[in-house]
Amino acid sequence: MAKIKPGKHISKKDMITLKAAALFKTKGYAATSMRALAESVGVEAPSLYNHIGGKSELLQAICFKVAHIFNTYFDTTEKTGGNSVTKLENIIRFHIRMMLENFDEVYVANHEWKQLKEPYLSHFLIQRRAYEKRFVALVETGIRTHELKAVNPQVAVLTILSAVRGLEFWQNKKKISHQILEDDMTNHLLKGILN
Amino acid sequence: MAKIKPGKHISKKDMITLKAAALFKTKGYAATSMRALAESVGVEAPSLYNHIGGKSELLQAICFKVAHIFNTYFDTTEKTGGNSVTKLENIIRFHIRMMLENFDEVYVANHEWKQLKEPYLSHFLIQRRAYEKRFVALVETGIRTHELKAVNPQVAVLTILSAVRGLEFWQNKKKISHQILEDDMTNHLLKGILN
DNA sequence: TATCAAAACTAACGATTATTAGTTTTTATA
DNA sequence: TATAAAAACTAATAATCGTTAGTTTTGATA
Repeated sequence: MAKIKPGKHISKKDMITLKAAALFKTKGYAATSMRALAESVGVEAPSLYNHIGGKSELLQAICFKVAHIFNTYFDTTEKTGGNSVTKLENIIRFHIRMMLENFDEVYVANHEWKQLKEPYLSHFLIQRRAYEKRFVALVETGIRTHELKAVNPQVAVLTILSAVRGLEFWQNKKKISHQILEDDMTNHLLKGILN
Repeated sequence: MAKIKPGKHISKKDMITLKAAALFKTKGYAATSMRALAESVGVEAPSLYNHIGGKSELLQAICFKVAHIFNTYFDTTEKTGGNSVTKLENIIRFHIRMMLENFDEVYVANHEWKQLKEPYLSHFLIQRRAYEKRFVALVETGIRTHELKAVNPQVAVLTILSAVRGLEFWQNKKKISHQILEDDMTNHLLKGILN
């Protein structure tokens, strides 16, 4: 049987991880067997172990990669000048685009993190709580400067994060463009708390 | 070992189903073993089969029970008089309360339905799509009567349903009351599309 | 107390799981 | 073309899975 063919700028390990993300999304982590993953890669199951450490390592790689991407974007946004609402809008739009463009991995990070083993599970939860805290702080600043209504900032952040996460259910039957989707949802979520 | 003790108004089957919902929520359906479920019930695994048909039957019961509850509430709301915004608000509030008060079962229905076997998987998806259509129709009516902005109704419904679904991530560290949570989120989601 | 069904138990089934060991094939380099 | 490493393979491991069979215990009724 043929070897795994790495693409131009993607290692075999990364290719396996991408295939794993697609399967984890569709079937769930626990319900995805290494044999099924191997088949989707085009190889026998034991051959995977020439490239990866194990099943759980795949989930870890996916979850922490996604977490890192969101944290990095938040970093750069906070460094820019501009008011809170602009920053908030940028981050909301980034979340929406990530959901639309990196569906598999973001979905897995959002849904299958529970299957992480310790100590990775704890690390992941700490990272996520820290991210939400930054988000809440941004809303609190917006409220203090009277850009935003005096809502409960935690509820607002929960509403926003949940709404964008729900893009996993988007089925584009009516061929609505990504741009309209992004604009409409961003406006809905921002206008709901704008002063 | 002791028998399963049914409570006053709950059969053993229902008790097992409730315990299953709690485990499916925490561990996921595929990662929950019948032995683990049996332990949480206080019984050996084979004893469960005196009361239930099998593991998959438990998931089916949970998913379709939740679907039925939401459909029933939508029915009664539609029968009431009143404008679209009032109906919409009622349904949003009902979703929020269901998430807060029937967490386990609603969570499982939202997340583990993928593990349903055919033909139940298809039935569930048909039901869910039908529910979303009713929701979209309600928003469309609100737009036609100029109660709501001329947003894309599908995007608005996705935003609303996703936001309430995200209450699964709610951790009440700061002891915010359910009422404030319900009010704030409802206002956030309604004001964002109100005319 | 005797009876009988309900519901628990133990033991075991075949299937599937992730993973390891050991071997062969492929591929790149010299 | 010879060599060595990379990566595939086959075979098999122990563990765990949902579930069934057969038996014993429990609990209510007579």
